[in-house]
Amino acid sequence: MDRIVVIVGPTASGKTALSVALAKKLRGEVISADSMQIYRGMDVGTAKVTTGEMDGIRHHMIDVADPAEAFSAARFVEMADPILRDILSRRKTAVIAGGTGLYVDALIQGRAFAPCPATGKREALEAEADRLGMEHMLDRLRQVDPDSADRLHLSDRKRILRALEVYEETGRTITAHNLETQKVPSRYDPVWLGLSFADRAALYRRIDRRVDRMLEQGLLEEIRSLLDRGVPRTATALQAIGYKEFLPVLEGKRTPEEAAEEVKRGSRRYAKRQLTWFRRNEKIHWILQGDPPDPEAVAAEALRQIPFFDGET
RNA sequence: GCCUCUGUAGCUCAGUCGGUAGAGCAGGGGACUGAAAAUCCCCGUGUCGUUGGUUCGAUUCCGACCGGAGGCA
Repeated sequence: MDRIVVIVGPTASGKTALSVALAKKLRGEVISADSMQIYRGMDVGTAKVTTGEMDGIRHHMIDVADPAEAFSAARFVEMADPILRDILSRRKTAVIAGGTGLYVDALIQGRAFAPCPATGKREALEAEADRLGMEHMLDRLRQVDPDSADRLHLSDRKRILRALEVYEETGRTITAHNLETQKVPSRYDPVWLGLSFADRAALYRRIDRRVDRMLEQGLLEEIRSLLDRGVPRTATALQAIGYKEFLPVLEGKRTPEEAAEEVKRGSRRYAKRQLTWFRRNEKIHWILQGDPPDPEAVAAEALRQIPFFDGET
C-alpha cells in the first residue's frame, strides 16, 4: 500500500474540506484531479479551494493551465505523476482529491493514452465527417476496427473520430491499445475514499445552494473577465458547467435566473454521472453523510480507513 | 349561496365515441482509455380526487361529496 489517499465523489460532496483535514493529519500534500480547477482565473465557478481553505497545506495541479489552451487527461498525468512521485519520495502522504474520474484513474493506474501528435489528422477527420456524415465515418471505422464500430453508437461522434484518429496516427486500433493497457497492473495502490450523501436529495440541495452562492460571489464578473482576456467562447474551459450557461446571459439572450436553473440541473446530472463512474470501482470505501453533514465525523471515519495512519500528527 | 370550468406519473398536460392510459419536463440507470464539468445510450403502472349508480365491464356516462379556478350575487 502506497502512502496515497484518493478522495472521490460527486460535486459539492465536501472533498475539498476532507482533503485538507486528512493532509493535516497525515503530513500530506493535496493533488487536485479536477479537469476545470486546472485553469487559472476560474475560481468561483469551479468552487476552487481558496488560500484560506488550504490552511497551509500545499496544493498541486490547480491553476496550471490557461483557459484558452486545450488541456487533456494525458497532459494531466504527465504533469501530476512526477509531483506524486516527488511527494512519496519525500516520505509524505499524497492526498488526491478530485471529481474527474478519468483523471484520477489515469493517474493511479498509470494508464498510457494512445499517442496523438498534432499532425492535423483530427481536423481532417472532422471535416470529412461534416462532408460525408457519421454513417460514412462509422463504416470506415468498421473496416479497420470492427470491435470499436460495434461498441460505439452512431451518435457518439467524438469517440468514433477519436478511434479513427488513433488508427491513422499509430497504425494500431484503439481496441488493441485499450486491451493492452488494461493488462498493465495499476501503478499505485492507494486508499480509496468516496464521499457522498446517504440521501440524494440532500446532495441536490447542496448543489443548488452552492450555485446560488457562486452568483453572489461574482460568477458573472469572473466569466466576463475571462472573455475580456481573450478566452474564446469555444474554449474547453468555457464548456464547464456554470460557465457555458451564462454566455447567453452576457449577450442578453437569457435571464440570469434561467441560466442559474440550467446550471443547477447540469450540476445535478453531472453529479449523477460522477456517481456512475465511481460506483464501479469496488475498492472505494464510501462515506455517506447525513444532512447537515458533520465534517469532523467524516474525517474520523476517513482516518479509520487509512491503515498507515498511526494516530499521531 | 347559486352557476360554469377543473381534479390523470414528482410537475405541466393529452387521451380513452365505455374494454384500467401517454407525451414533454423533472427524475433514474448505464457507458466512458489524449475535449471527460465533455460526449453518448437506455428507462413512463399511475388508487386516472372520493363515493354511489348505470353497465358484462367505468378513469371515460350520470349523481352526490371533497379540493382548486373563475363568474353572479
